[in-house]
Amino acid sequence: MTIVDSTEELGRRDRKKLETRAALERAALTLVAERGLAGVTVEDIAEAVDVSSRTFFNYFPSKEDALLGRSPRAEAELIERLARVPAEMSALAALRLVLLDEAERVQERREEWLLRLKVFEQNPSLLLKLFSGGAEAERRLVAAVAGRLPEGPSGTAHAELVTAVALTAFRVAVLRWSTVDIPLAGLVDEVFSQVAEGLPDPNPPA
Amino acid sequence: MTIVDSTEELGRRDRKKLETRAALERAALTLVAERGLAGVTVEDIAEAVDVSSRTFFNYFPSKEDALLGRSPRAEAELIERLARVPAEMSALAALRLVLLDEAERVQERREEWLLRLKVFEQNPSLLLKLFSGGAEAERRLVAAVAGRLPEGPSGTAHAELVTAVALTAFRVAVLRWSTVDIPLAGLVDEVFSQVAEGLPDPNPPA
DNA sequence: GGATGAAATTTCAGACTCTGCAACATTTCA
DNA sequence: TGAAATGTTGCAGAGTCTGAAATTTCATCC
Repeated sequence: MTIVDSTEELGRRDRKKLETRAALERAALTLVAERGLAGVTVEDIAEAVDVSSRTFFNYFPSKEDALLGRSPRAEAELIERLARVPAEMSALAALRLVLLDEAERVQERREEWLLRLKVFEQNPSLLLKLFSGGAEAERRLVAAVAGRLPEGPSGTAHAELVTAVALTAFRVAVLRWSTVDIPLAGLVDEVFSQVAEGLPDPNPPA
Repeated sequence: MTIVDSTEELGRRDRKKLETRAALERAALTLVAERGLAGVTVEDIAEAVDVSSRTFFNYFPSKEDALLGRSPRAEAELIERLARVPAEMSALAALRLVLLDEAERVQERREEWLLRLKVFEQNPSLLLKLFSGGAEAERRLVAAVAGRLPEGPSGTAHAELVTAVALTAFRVAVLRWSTVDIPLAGLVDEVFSQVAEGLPDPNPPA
């Protein structure tokens, strides 16, 4: 019906699963946007999709997780894309490219993401979970970045720092994007430029 | 009895409160270190301190919060210290100073923090909550940083980025510190140097 | 087409988290 | 010393999340 592109090879079974998952996410997001996090129970969400609340928990470990919009694949794809970046590039430059790419994907779902960010704004506890993407995901990304660097402890240490800073910069860009109608890619590019220059203070308009 | 220094002006009532709070934190930390987050109930923690579990919730909104080691004052102090940094310094340099200071405080409580970090390692969900310190705290810090910069949207934007990156760098340093026995201040200084230089890849040992 | 096995869903019971409220105990202070 | 504040407790109750068993749905092979 809509976007999805890799649905074709799946049987009815898996298609329904994806559909249910998506429906739960959508319901969770809209309901929470309307009534607030505390104003919506898992029961409500399940009800809206017409499944049992137990089923909800088969898809998401918690109410919050249904709101995060972190698909199981997203992370793996990020790492794949990183692997395709030429090895000559610095770690920071490589992450910049990959996250610019990511920015475009987010931009394509602008409405959905704005709704999500609005929900986050009202429930800051969620914000934390989102971008750090779970220590897990970040750790795997760090490993991938470390693979691009000379081996040894200093390489790992650098990978940890660069990755963490890059993700943070991305997060800052997304938050800014949610308040102004500028293409996300541009904002991401901008924050990365700042970081690459060592974050100097802006010059006072002379 | 122990450390605290500003306890003297308080009445018995408030002293007891602080004591209870500290005892709850201590109990939570040691119990969770022993049995894992899921293996400890609020009931257990309250029991260990000999108060009702209802009382536990009078002090902390959730089990997790008792583990974070974020005192109500810590944040305010951070901001105060920031205000005392000469205005000529760049935002990044100012944050560097303040966080170096913070590093020493953390170093003083090394044992406590190592225990805490061990708990975090085993329960990554906590990690997220900790350093970002809640969107709330970060927001206030951003405001304080913005106060150092020329007014206007670009100043705010810069403050958001610098603050987020600085906190992230600090976090990375703390995590590294938890795995090696090097003074935290040194590690913090190092990550800030990297950031100030734009995070270049380390040179391969020629 | 219908039987068979695998996987998803549901139902049910139960442990745990967290909140509001009213009674109770203690500290503070006039 | 007695009244006002403030902290603690027990209780009731809503909500989250998990495990296990029963049931339904789907893919497949004959």
